Amino acid sequence: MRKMVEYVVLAALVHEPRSGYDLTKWLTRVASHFWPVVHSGIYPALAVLEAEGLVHYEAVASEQGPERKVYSLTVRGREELLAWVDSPAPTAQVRDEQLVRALCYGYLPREEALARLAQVRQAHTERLAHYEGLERQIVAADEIGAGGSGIAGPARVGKLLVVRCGIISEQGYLRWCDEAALLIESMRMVVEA
Amino acid sequence: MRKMVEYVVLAALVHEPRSGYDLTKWLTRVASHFWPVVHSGIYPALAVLEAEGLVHYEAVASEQGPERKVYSLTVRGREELLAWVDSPAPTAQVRDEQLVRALCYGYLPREEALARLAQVRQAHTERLAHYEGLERQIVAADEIGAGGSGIAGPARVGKLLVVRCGIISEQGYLRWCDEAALLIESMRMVVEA
DNA sequence: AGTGACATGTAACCAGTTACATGATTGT
DNA sequence: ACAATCATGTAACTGGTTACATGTCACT
Repeated sequence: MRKMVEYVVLAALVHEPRSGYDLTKWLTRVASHFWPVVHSGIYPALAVLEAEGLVHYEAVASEQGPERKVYSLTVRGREELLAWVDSPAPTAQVRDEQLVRALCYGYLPREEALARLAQVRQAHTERLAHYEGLERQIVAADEIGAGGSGIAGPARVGKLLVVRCGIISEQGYLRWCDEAALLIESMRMVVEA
Repeated sequence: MRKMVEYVVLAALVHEPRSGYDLTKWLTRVASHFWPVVHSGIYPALAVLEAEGLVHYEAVASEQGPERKVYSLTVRGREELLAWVDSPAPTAQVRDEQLVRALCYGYLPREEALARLAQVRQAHTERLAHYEGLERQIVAADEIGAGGSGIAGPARVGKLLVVRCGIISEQGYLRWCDEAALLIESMRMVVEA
């Protein structure tokens, strides 16, 4: 049974060939909101996939720093990836410490809860801006590459889908923050100092 | 450094005393969308918290099955929980295999991608219904307990906050599914059989 | 006698993270 | 000299999951 990080690597490589370093950076930028990766997980995954003939690499001299191993999918790699893509996915798993805390906001002094919420809102505003920036990049790249046809090419579809999901969920989180602030303001005080 | 599951248990117990069995069931119903738990993680957590004096239990005979250990927070447990609640939380982590797949939807035949998406949409519709059911329960409980004042008591605030977050995020996911279907329909065909 | 809900636990495993390790090149 | 970016890896850890383990009571 293949590890998820291996599929993530395959999914990144179907878009374009990349080195482990590039893969890490790209995935951190565009995929961290649905699958976090760190470089120390990427390199072993690439080694496994290479040993099994799903990817292969070309050593390319770097302008700066050590030699780069630029990986791309083999035919078998692409086949195995797409077979997996067209299979049912288990329910997404979320670990949101903030919501565990939110479960107890009723037991916190009102201003403390509101202050925490304001911080959370700020963080999500920044993340939303990040995804909106990515979206603009994708749209801009389309206008150059496809003459602004508006018709989606295979690589563009995937990138757009995940960035749109990021945007929608951040917008939702912001809506929640506003709603939560209203609810907390209406809260009976538990402790009056 | 305390494990997250321990805080989750404390957060559940601040609302009302429960046994490990009840804790597992309640957390599965109301918290699985932001922190998944299984019973085999709950019992060791309770043992640690009990050994450190943050919770204590009363053995209560069950109507059916073995004796129940009904846990509640100690004063120290409540203090430590609330101090943690009022501390900054790291960014939420999401692991959504579906979105890894979505990243490759452009490389799938159009109907396959649409069919997968329809399944995903169905699953999220069901989850939305689940949270809406929970929300109704909370509102109904309030009308009995607080005379429908609309003013939020401490226990109600937390429950409402997290259920609202679940509802908003499921609504967002549904919106994404619809948007994604439109995008895929506009997609250039990669493979024509 | 068998299934299913109630009820509590332990042990083995593993995927992903953190920390460690190395080294080139460019800019200050 | 020192910091930063580029670039690739290994080793240890660990939190959470899966599987194992046991036993009662009620219903069919």
